[in-house]
Amino acid sequence: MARMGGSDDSPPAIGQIQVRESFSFFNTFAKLVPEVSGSAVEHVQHNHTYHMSPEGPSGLSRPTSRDKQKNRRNENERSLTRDDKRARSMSLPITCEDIINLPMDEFNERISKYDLTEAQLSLIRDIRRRGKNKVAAQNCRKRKLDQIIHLAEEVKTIQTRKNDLYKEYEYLNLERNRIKNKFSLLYRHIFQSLRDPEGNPYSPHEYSLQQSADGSILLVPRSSPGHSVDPSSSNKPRGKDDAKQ
DNA sequence: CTAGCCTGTCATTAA
DNA sequence: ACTTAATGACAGGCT
Repeated sequence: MARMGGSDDSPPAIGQIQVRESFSFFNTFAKLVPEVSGSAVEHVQHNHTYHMSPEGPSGLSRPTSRDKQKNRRNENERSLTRDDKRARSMSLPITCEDIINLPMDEFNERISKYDLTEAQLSLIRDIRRRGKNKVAAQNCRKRKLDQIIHLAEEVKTIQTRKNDLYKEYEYLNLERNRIKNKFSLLYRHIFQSLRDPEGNPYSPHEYSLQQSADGSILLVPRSSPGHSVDPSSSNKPRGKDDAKQ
């Protein structure tokens, strides 16, 4: 949808109410904030409802060198928001701050005290809406930043955890190989020192060493010849008649 | 001059 | 039904 954003001030529903502030009033603004004239033009182009600054035919002291003077919103004028100006131009009897911050009941109470025109009521409603939304937007953005920061920390934490786990994995891997190697040496040592009744060594192709439940070591004949000699490969114990050392 | 950030505003939606 | 908070989307101003 072609929505007018930014400086667009046209309230949605209520009919377009073009309000023109007095020239002198505008002039005051123009002196304090030369740029106002610029936004005035812009407002006109965008068909603003509360357009407040008549782009004075005179071109309103459009700063020749806007560069330096363009420090709009500085000085005392800085504190005046566009709605403050609109409120002035429409001679609203209530300050923008009150319009925005008073609780509904008090707000209605205040409003009912005056005989306001439809245009004024419309502006008041919009000022309240904009004022509250402005704060909401600020909170929303702050919240969003906080969430981003929080997520970034979470990413960092998880990354650290990942690194730690990897280090642990590497350590455990080394440890496993070390123990595996140690076991292999021990296995060979034991196996080589075994002798059958005739005093001959056992063939590692035909026998393997296994540990029983009670911790004792058994010499077990391999099921099929040509089977792996790897000590780590599991072999089911076959006979009880084997040498036991 | 362009890019990116900031802020205000509007439209919507949900509470 | 009305008000308001939250949020996406835009646009203008600034750096």
